[in-house]
This record gives sequence, C-alpha cells and structure tokens, in this order.
Amino acid sequence: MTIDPTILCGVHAQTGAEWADHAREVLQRAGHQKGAARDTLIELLSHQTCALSALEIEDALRQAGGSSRPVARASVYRVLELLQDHDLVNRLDVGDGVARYELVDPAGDHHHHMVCDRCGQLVPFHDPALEQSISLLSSRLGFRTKDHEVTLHGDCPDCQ
Amino acid sequence: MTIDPTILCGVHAQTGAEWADHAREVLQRAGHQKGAARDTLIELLSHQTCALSALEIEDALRQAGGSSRPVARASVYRVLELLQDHDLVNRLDVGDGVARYELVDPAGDHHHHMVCDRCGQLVPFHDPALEQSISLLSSRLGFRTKDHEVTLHGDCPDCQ
DNA sequence: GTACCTGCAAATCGTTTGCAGGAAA
DNA sequence: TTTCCTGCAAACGATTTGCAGGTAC
Repeated sequence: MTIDPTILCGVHAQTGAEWADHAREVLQRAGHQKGAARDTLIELLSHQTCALSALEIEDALRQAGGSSRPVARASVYRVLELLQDHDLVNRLDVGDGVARYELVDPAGDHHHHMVCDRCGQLVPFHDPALEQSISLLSSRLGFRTKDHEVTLHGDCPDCQ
Repeated sequence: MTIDPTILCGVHAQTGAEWADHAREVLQRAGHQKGAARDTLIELLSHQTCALSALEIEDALRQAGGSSRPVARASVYRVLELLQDHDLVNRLDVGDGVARYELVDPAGDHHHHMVCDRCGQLVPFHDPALEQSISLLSSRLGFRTKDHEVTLHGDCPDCQ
C-alpha cells in the first residue's frame, strides 16, 4: 500500500513565520504585555511541523541551550493556554493522556491526524470529502458546531 | 434549528443485557475467573446509555448502596482495561483529560460524539456518509487503520 | 509605581503499581 | 493448593496553583 501524496499536509517555513507575527499581534491587541517566556514559545512553535506536548516543549527549550532560554514548566502551560484562548494553537488529544499543541494556520486550513498506536508517530492529513461530510452532518444537528476532530488509529508503514 | 432524529442513536435496554452476557462469555472463554468487582462493573455498564469516566463509575457504585457493593478505584481501572483489551468497551477522550468508557455494541454498530463545551453533555450520533468518507480515506493511506474517532465540539441546544 | 509575567515549589487530579489477604477452580 | 482477583495505600506523571520577585509600560 502506498500513501497518496495529495492527502498529506505539512506546515511550510513561510507559514510558521507568518503565524508568529500573527500571534504576537493578536496578543498585543488583546492587551497583553511582552514577555520572555511567551516570545520564546511562539518562536519555538513557529518552527514546528508537528504537534508537541508541553513537556516536549519544555525539554526542547532546555536543550536548545544558547539560542533560547529555558522556560519554566508552569509558564509553558500558561502560555499554551493563552495561545489556545486566542485560537492561535490547537490542543489535541490522541488518547495517550498527553495533550499536544499545534499551531493554527492563519489561512484557515485545518487537518486531522493518524496516530500509530505502536510507535506513537503522528501524521497529519487533509481530506476535502471528509470535511464536507462533517459540514453536512453539522447542519443536521441541534448543536452549534464550532470545531471538530478526527483521529485515525492504526499501524504506520514502518510498524506494519 | 431542529435535530434530525435519524442521526441520533442510543443503547436500548435489550442491547445492554445482551452486552453483559456477551462480555461475561468472552471473559470466561479467555480463561478469566469470575470476580465480584468485574461482575459489578459489567452490570453497571450494561445499564448505561452514555460514556462514563472511571471516577464516575466508582462514585456510582459507592452511592448505589445496597444494590451493588463499592469497588476499589484500582479495580475499576483494571476491569476497564481488561474489557478494553477484549473489545468490550471503548475508551474515548473528548479533550478534557478524562478517559471515558462506553460499551461496544455486540451487533457491531458504532457511533461518534458531539460534546457541549459548556455543560459537558455528550451526545452520540451515527452517520453513514461520514463512515463512508472515512472508509474511503483509509484506503488511500499507508496506515493500516484499525479504528477512528470523530468528535464535534460546540454548544448544545440547552446552552445556546 | 502599578499591573502583569515568570519561576519555583507545592498541591492537585487522574491513573498505575506493589503488595498482602481472600476467593475461585 | 495454586492461581487469579481485589482492596488498600503509595507511587506516578501530567497539569494547575500560590506566592514572591522581576519586568514591561
């Protein structure tokens, strides 16, 4: 079985930089001061192509050494919560008890995830047909649907 | 906006009883002894129409008083894990950091959930079109997809 | 100077594990 | 009597909170 390349998606370097600018602007407009932890986290997140847990973020900053100062664990969580409140990051839960965070595309694109239950690998994908099904579905429900999440569980090519 | 009744789904009393029988049989065939905690939990779960967390289950059994003996927290988790290993319950994660468990329909039907982000209400729904999209999608991926989960977030009719 | 941000440490919450006693086969 | 099941308490890991000092404005 081969992977259909049109289905995969990733964040481009350009998008990351745009996102960082957008994030800083949104926070400033909302009346927030600048802060070292906040800025360091935005910088780190903007370079990521896949979702990270709070602890992974903390480690990454601790290991980065000179390029960026470490940030206290509590601050990591606080900043992530703030970013989430402003729809700048998405919190996703793949069922292993760890919350992961990924940046929200300023252009509005969004995707879902396949999770390899053996190695934990996370693969984002995008599928217009699926989106349409969900959109149709939403219109039939009494809920006012704001958001949705689709997670596929299975074995990735490497683990099969 | 009204709710399309064909989309909603629930577990019937009959299904619950069938499930309990099925669960006990599966466990016995797998070589497990009988046990008080196990039996109490199967009984409780078979009467539930919606997903419960481990702690909710523990509380329910503690409050039930005479009809069923309380079960230690550790046992609740252990039994749930066992049931999950035998595909008798489904663990679902709606993003609030608490694992919930619901019984797997012996007939093979499965559904997904809408979550009200205000009151936490969980509403199951079933949609063939959505299932088909996911099925098509799976066939295009390098992953061997075993399972999938769709969660819609929004405001329920009561909270709008 | 005031209000907000951050780091540290301790608390909290859901979940897991070790162990000793008790029930099933 | 041997093996499995259960309860209790302690351990654990992720996340949150209280507080004191530091930083932005």
